[in-house]
Amino acid sequence: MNVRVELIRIYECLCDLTRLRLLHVLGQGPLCVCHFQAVLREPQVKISKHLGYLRERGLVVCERQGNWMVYALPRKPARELRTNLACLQDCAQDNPVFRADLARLKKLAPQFATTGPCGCGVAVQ
Amino acid sequence: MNVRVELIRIYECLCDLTRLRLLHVLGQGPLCVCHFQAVLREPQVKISKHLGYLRERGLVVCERQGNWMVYALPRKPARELRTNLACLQDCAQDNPVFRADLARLKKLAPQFATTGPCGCGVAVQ
DNA sequence: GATCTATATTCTTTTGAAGGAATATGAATG
DNA sequence: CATTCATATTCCTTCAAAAGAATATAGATC
Repeated sequence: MNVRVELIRIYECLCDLTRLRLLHVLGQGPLCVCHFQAVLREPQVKISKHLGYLRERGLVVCERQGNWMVYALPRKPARELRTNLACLQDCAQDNPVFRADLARLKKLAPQFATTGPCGCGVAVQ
Repeated sequence: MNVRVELIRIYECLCDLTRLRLLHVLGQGPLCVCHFQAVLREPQVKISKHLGYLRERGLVVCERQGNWMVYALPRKPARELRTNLACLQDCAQDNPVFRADLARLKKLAPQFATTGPCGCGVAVQ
């Protein structure tokens, strides 16, 4: 039974709180690394490494925009991923950690419409 | 952000193939360890340890019946667990590994109605 | 009570992941 | 082209999980 089950890769990504928070916030729209730093209040290395981890495994995609790397959920995620992301959004609703992240994101949001705090100008939602 | 998020515990359980298979099979009904051995075709230690892991974290419950330990999903799982178990059942449908497990379970099933292959007499579904 | 059966636990080795400090890269700007 | 800004990578240490071999336990049976 050494078949590599695709699902496992997804769950491995989901079993770390930082990555869970990253994916949850990404449900609101694409974001660059410095925004993640502000929203999660975690050091740059940590954010960057976990985003790299998610990218290697296909849970997020990214695109360079000048100085900024903008991360997003895949446009057409496989069914397994889509289902689990929906499940995550559902489960995160009542949780204070995830709610706090969203609250900080919303605070940043007004500035996003024009130019983000780091200048990357990503329009959120 | 050192708050222990309950969700993480669930995902930690889900990120191992053996445990995923155990939980998936349990979706069909309670089962004892020797049945799991037959269905997953994995050694006793492995099965037993992973069931213990799941039990410690509340993803399964168990009850002794004579010589046999019968494992089951919790009667009233928390919403997060219920959602994720449903998600797992959904995702497992197309997967050959999970389907093979179910096939072996079905083969064993006729005998279950009376007395299981190990004699524990657990009625499956 | 010795034995058998089903299951759990201990011990050991190997592997991988997480975190932080420091450094590197790559694009933009003066 | 030197510098700055945003991000990535490397190096290191720590910790936990997985697997298997061997052994222990707990209930049933003779």
